[in-house]
Amino acid sequence: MATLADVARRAGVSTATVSRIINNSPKPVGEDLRERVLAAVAELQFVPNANAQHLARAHRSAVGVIVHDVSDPYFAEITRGLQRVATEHGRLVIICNSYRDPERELAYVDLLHAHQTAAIVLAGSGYHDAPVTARLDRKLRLYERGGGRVAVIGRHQHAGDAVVPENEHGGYLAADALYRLGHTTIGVIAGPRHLTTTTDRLAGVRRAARDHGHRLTARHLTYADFDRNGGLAAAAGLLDRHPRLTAIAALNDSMAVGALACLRERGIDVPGRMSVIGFDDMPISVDVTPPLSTVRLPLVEIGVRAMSLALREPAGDADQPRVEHAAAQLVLRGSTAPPPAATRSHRPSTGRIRRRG
Amino acid sequence: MATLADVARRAGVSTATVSRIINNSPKPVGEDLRERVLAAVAELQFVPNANAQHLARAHRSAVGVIVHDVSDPYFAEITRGLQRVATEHGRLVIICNSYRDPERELAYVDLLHAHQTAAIVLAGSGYHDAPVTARLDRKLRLYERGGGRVAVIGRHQHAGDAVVPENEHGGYLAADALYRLGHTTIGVIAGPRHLTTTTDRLAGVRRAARDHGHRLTARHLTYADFDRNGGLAAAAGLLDRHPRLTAIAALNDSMAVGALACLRERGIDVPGRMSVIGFDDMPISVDVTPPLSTVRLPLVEIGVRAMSLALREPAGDADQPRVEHAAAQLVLRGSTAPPPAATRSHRPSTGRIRRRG
DNA sequence: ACCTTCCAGGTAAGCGCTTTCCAGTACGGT
DNA sequence: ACCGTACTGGAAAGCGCTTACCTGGAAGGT
Repeated sequence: MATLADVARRAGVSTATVSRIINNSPKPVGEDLRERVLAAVAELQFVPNANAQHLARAHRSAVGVIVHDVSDPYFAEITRGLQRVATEHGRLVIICNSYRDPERELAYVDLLHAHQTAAIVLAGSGYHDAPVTARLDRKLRLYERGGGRVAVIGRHQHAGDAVVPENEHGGYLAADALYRLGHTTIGVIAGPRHLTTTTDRLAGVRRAARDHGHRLTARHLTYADFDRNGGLAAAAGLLDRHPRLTAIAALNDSMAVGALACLRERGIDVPGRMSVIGFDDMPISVDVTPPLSTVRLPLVEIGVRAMSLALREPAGDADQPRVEHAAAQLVLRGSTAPPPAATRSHRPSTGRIRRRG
Repeated sequence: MATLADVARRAGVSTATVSRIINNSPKPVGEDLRERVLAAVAELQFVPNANAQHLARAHRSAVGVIVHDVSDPYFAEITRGLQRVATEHGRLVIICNSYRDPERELAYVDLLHAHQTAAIVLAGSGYHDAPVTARLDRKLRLYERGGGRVAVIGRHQHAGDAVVPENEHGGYLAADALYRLGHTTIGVIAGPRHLTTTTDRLAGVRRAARDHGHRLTARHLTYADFDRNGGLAAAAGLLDRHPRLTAIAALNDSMAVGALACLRERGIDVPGRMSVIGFDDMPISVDVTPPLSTVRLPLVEIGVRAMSLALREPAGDADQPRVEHAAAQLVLRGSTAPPPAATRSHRPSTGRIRRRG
C-alpha cells in the first residue's frame, strides 16, 4: 500500500505539500509541484488512509445509524430518509442492526463512539427496562459530551434531539375509526410487550375505547412479534378465542398483513365479515388485498428530519434538546367497513384522510 | 474525551499496561494493577479511539457492503444474510447505497478502501458500460492488492470471489412455465436496459421463447425501472399496445406487484384473463393477491455465502477467484394459469416446485 | 544597497493507540 | 553468596496523516 510519504518521495516534495494538494487546502501550491504530485498519486494509485486522517484532524465525518433491522420495511423507509440527508451532506452512513437486542444496541453505541462518528441516530422503539434505558442514556450523554451529536426517533426518554411519531394519537385514530364504523368489540394485535412503541400505540387504542364507552379487555388483546408471522399467529389466536370479533387492529402493518393472511386462509371475508386496520403505512400496504387501511407515519420524512437534526449545530441551549413531532394520519382503504350486522349506522368515511393539526 | 494516557495517569501505570488490559492481551498483568486500571477506565468512562487503534494495529475489522438500495426488499434480504455472517464473525458492517449510480459506486469503493475495511461486498447488477466497469475493476484489484478481500454478487466481470445467481436460467424457467401453461404471446417487463441483470434474465426468457418456437418481439418487451411503479407503468403500456396479451413476465417481483396493481385497476382478472410471473421471490410475494408465481432466488443465502467468501482466507491461487452459483427455482402460486381459451391444454403444474440440479 | 514583507515549501510535533524491546525484581539452583 | 532464569511493567518507536510554525529567497520600499 502506497503511503503519503511514498508519494512525496516520488514527486520529490515533502509530505506536507502532498497533503495540501490532496485535500486542496487553502495554502497555495505552485502549479508545477501540483502536477508532479498528482502524477505521482496516479502512478502509485495512492488512496489515503482514512483512519490516519481522522486521527490527525479533529473533525468527524461519518454518521452512525442504529435501527432494529433495516430489512424491516418500517426501518427501510426511515433509513432511506436518513441516507438521503446524509448523502446531501457528503456523509458516509454506518448502519447497525440491533435486532431488538438492548445489549447489542449498547455495544453499537460504544462502537460508533469509538469510531468517532459525527452523530448517532437511534431509531426504533425504546424498552421498558429501566436499567438498560439508564445505561443507554449514560452512554449517549457521554458521547455527546465528547462532541458527538445524537438524534433519536421515537424515544422520549433519551438525551439528544428527537423526532417522535405520534404513536398514541395514531393508536387513537385507528381504534376510533373502527368504532365509528360501528364495530363494538375489536381485537388488538399488539407488538412485543416490552417495547414503548407498543404501549404508546396501545394507550391511544385504549383512550379511543374509553371515548366510545368500551373497554379493552385482556381477551381482546394479544402481544406478538412485530412482523408478519407474529401477526398471523396472533390473529389465529384471537379468532379462536373470540369468534364473534368484527374488527382487528394491528399495531403495525407487517402484523396486519399477517392477519390478512390468516383471514384469507380461513376464508373470512375482509372487510365483509372482518375489518382490519394496520399502522405505519408501509409501501406494500396498497398492494395487498384488500388494500390495507392504516395509520400513516411519514417514515421517510421522519428519517430526513432526524438526520437533519443530527447534522445541524446543537441547539444553543444544550440541555434543551429539540423535539419534533411526526403527525399520524388516518388512511382508510379497502380493509375496513362497517360490521356485518351494524345496528348503529354511522356513515363510513371511506377514503377520507384526516389530519391532525 | 478521556484518552488512554489519562487512564494510565489516573491509575498510575504506563499506557502499555492499560492497553494490555483493555485488549486483554496474552501478556500477564498483575491482579492489583488490573483492578486499578479497570476502575480508572470506569471513572473516566474511557472509550478507546477506534481510528487510533486501527492505525496502530495492522489488522482490519469492519467490512463494507455496497448495494443499490437497502430499502429494496431484494437487497434487504441479501443484506440480512450478509449481516448475519458478519455479526457471527464479530465484524461491523458498513452499508453503502449506490442508488444505481456507477460514479457513486466507484466513490464508495475508494471510501471503503480508505477506511481500511477488511472486505468489500459488492451486490447488485453490473452495468453495460465498459469504461465504468474497467475503472471499477481497477479499483477493486488495487484494493485487493492492498490486502482487502472482495466478493461480488451477480457480477461475473469483476475481480474477487463471486456468488452468481442463475439469472439466465431463472428467466428461462419463468418464460418456460408460461409457455407450458399454453400461453403463446407473453409480454415482458424488463428492468433498466443498461443493467446486466436485466439482459441476463432476458436472455433466459428469449431462450425459452425459442425453445417453444416463439420469438420475443420488441412490441412485447418494455424496459422499466426495477420497482413497483416502474412495473405499473410498464404493464399499462404493454396492455395498451397489445390488448390480447394473456401473460406478463416481470423481471423482478417489485415490478410484478406493480403490474398486478395495474391489472387490478383495470379490472383484469389474474390469473383468469392474465397470468403474471415475477422474479426473486421477495417475502411479500405470498401476501399479494393473487399470491405471486415467481422464480425464487435464495436471497438470504446469497448474502450468507458472499460474506463467507469475503471473510474466508483468499483462495491459494489468488488469480483464480472462487465462483459459486445460486440456484433459481420456479415457484408457482396463484398468479399463473392457462390462458382463457387455451387450445393446447398442457396440464398446469400448479404448486409444484422444480429445482435445477 | 539594505531592510522589510511576503510567499512557497519544508520541518516536525503531534493525533491516540499498539507492541517490541528492555529493565528491574524475585526466585531457584549450585 | 552468586549467577541464571522467569516474569511483570515501562519506555519508546512507530502507524499515516495534518498543520502550526519556521525558513530561505524573491520582491518591494526607501
